[in-house]
Amino acid sequence: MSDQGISGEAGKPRPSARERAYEWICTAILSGVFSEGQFLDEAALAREVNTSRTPVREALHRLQAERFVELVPRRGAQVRVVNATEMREVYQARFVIESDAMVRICERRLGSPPESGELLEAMEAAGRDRNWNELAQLDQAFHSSIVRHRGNAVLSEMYDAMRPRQVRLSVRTITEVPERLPTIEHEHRRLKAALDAHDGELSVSVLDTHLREVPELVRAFG
Amino acid sequence: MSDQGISGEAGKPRPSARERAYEWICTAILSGVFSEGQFLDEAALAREVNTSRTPVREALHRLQAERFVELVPRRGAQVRVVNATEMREVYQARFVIESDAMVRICERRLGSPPESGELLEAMEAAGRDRNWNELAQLDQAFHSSIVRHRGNAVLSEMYDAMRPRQVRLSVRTITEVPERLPTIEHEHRRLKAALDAHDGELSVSVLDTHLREVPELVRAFG
DNA sequence: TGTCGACGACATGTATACACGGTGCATCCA
DNA sequence: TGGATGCACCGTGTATACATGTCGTCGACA
Repeated sequence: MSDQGISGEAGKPRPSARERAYEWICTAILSGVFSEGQFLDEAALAREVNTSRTPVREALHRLQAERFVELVPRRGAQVRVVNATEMREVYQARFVIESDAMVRICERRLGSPPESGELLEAMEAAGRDRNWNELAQLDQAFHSSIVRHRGNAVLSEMYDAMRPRQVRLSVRTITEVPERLPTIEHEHRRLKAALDAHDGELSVSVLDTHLREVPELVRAFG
Repeated sequence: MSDQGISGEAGKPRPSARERAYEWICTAILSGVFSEGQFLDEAALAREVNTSRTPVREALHRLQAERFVELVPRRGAQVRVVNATEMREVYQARFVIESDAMVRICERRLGSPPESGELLEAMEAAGRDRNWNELAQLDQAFHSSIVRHRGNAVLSEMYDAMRPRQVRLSVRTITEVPERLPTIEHEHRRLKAALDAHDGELSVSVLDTHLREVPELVRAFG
């Protein structure tokens, strides 16, 4: 998840214990193994990943930075509960960053990101298979690719930092309201088309519609 | 720095070792005790803060999340070098978030943040005392208060995450070009005035001027 | 004289032991 | 019977020992 932060790519000689712990916990939270608000037991996690508490603790700190968990002093790591207010704020923040990206992309006539086409196809495939988890990840990847296409690493990083919160909600939303899927796919195609047409205003207005829906659903379902 | 992340306020029973380590390293980096690119010795830091390596390591991980340092595998924590490209990106990102905040504030006719007045006064005092470090912190606090006034915690958090990078550059800039100080103060007052006048367009245009200067200086001084 | 390779010092990554504080339950008192 | 209090268990916070990989140095060889 994210890009491990630093050390770039290069051949991965061997995943460190910390890395394994991070991946394991990350996946577990996203796939709902732990319920929201639950406290995680460091020792139990260490056994699960087959390592000691130290790497687990370090992984938990990283997960805190990415807002997966909350570290309560003397109590431990609590799976973060994302309430409706925060989700609205996340969607506002997404709109701020993503609309700016689209405007700049259109100003510079860059067109849609090169990978956007295959991402859309992959999403449609995932939708047909009703693989909601995969779908949510791809949705995030699609939007993230747009922000990255703008060419500002700082903004991209910020945008991607919201990923955990978004993916968790996306899965819930699409699971509860799968009939919205065609609409979502249509909007994605419109977004891509607007970028290819270098039409900043249009793309922002489509994005506005697109991002407005989810918070409304959140409100509807609590 | 930042807000310790989680546990909110409440009486602080005693700063943990990790917290002390974090504060110490943070201050050291901002005040230039360590040079950019330098590797930090965990054991030495532990001796300095009078604790063991474990809390120091955890502090370093947090500092990595906040982009103070870069954790190179098997090499340790390296004080991050912020290059010109990244600084330009930071200022673009600031503009994106801060201009949105100003527009929303004006739309809702909220006026300038209540604390902005005294922050400006404090900045002028710090400027008279030629206390550049303090000045840079206050400058950051002023802009941060505007973003916070918009009322979106996610955006505020993102904005504040850029703090280390900004403060380091601000100190350098104002130290090298102190004659720009009156201009900066004047622009701050204009920003506050524009917000109080609920004039979104004006505030954004002033902000644009204000944020455009620093990257130019960066380019000039390398 | 320059380059390659082995060795040693040292710093990080990991494991584990101990200290401290919190939580929950049982017990006691009103 | 309800609530306060003390104690025991348990989990995190910290310290420290050990394992492992990296860098620099020194010497041998071409």
